[in-house]
Amino acid sequence: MVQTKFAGSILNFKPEDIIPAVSTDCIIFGLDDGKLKVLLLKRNIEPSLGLWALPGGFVLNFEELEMSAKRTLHDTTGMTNVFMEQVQAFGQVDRFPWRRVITIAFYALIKYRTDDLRAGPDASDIHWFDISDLPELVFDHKHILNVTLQHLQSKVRSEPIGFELLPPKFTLTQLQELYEAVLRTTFDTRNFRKKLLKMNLLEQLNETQTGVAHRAARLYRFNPGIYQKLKEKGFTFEL
Amino acid sequence: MVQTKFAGSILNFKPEDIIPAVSTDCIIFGLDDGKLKVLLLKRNIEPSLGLWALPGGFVLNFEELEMSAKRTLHDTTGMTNVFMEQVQAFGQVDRFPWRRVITIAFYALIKYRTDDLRAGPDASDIHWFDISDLPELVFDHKHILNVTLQHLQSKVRSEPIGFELLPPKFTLTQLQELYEAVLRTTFDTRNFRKKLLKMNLLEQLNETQTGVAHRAARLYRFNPGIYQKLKEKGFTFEL
DNA sequence: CCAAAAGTGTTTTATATACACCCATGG
DNA sequence: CCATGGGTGTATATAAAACACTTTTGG
Repeated sequence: MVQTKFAGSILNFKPEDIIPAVSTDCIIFGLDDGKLKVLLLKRNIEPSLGLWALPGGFVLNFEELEMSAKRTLHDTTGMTNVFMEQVQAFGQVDRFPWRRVITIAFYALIKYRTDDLRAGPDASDIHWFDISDLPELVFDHKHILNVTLQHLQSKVRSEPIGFELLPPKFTLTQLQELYEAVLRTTFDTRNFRKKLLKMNLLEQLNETQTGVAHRAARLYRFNPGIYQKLKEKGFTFEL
Repeated sequence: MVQTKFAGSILNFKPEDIIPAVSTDCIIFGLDDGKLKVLLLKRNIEPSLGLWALPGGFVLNFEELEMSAKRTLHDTTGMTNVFMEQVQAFGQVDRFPWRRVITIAFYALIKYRTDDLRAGPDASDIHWFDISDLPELVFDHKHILNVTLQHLQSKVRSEPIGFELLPPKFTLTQLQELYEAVLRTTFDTRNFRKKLLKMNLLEQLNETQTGVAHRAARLYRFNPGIYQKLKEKGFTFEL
């Protein structure tokens, strides 16, 4: 694979660099105050200038798909070090107005943050939207988001990926709020804690929360190594 | 959408008809004698002439992705009326030797049959292979097959799609064998029957098997309408 | 009458659910 | 000392697992 540089606006690419008709789009989920959010850009380019859209862009020749998603995310939002997973391709003939473009959706669960966000040259604004209070989206991006949300919900129940949304050290309440936000439900606190602790995936730390005006909660850490070992022995995460 | 005619060999398409670099591949699963099989073609064209491959071909302009999968399946195998679902895209830069080709995998579960199979002009042979006894496959098709198999296994546990593999009227033993083959496990007969019947998805018919040299089994039918209704009420199929 | 698969219930064990109060801390 | 969220256990209900024999049919 040829290393792709982060190149900014799509206007900087020569036509021969771009695989015609194939793009990647990024669905970036974050959790803020118990609410599931998704990162959107206000388009600064035609078509549909001024409307909100998922971050994304064309795939370059010699660029792996996942790398393309990472690069376009960086080019449009400034975000780095986001590990994304493919959802599926979306290829409706008329999904893009000017010509046929097949897009491949990638999603990520990340810690909610606004500090390293800066809209790239193709966007005039960038914003985390509550998943249940979305603006109008361009093209088929609403559809892509819905499919991805379902994908996320099914994934989050069968694999311990939810931890990606939390800081390395987190409280059980944070964890519960995460699952409640993503799955749009509520859990009984005692039962939730029992279930998760019985899995033995969480390391209890000798540390507690600081800076809270009430009893400080104990911190836990997710241990991917333990998960790997358990998985090899036939364990499956199920929420 | 423009209706696409079934056109046979890819050599019949003009270059401007074909979306460069995007293809669909079909993973067709069938069940024969309690064994999960997959349909493969022996390539009659370069590259990799003579090797086994998944049915597939290039996506045409103005052709929906799913339609492309259906059409290429028909062109290469003669099969019609196969409903396929997307797995994901595969786009490794070097997956295809001559140029970059991104492929989108679709899979189907169908009744095992050999009668309407006839290799198209791009294949010299067509064959159902046992999933645990596969030949060498071209390109990344082995990888695509593995990913799809996992996809199938996870899908089949959470949605009643397994019934696609059976004739409309089937016995509970056939159903159990199906799940055992797909999930590569065994179930206790009494528990399996109890579980499935309790879901109320199966209509018991007043008919039995014929032509067997032992007690004839009762026939059942899957009722998708009932499933829809139950699903709306919050029921989820879980095996 | 025999071979071959169909069909059937109960007990035990494990998991899921429901539910309410005291604890620790910072302000 | 009080407001705020942290943390805990038990009883009940439901679901999963284990297990073996009788029935029906065609040949």
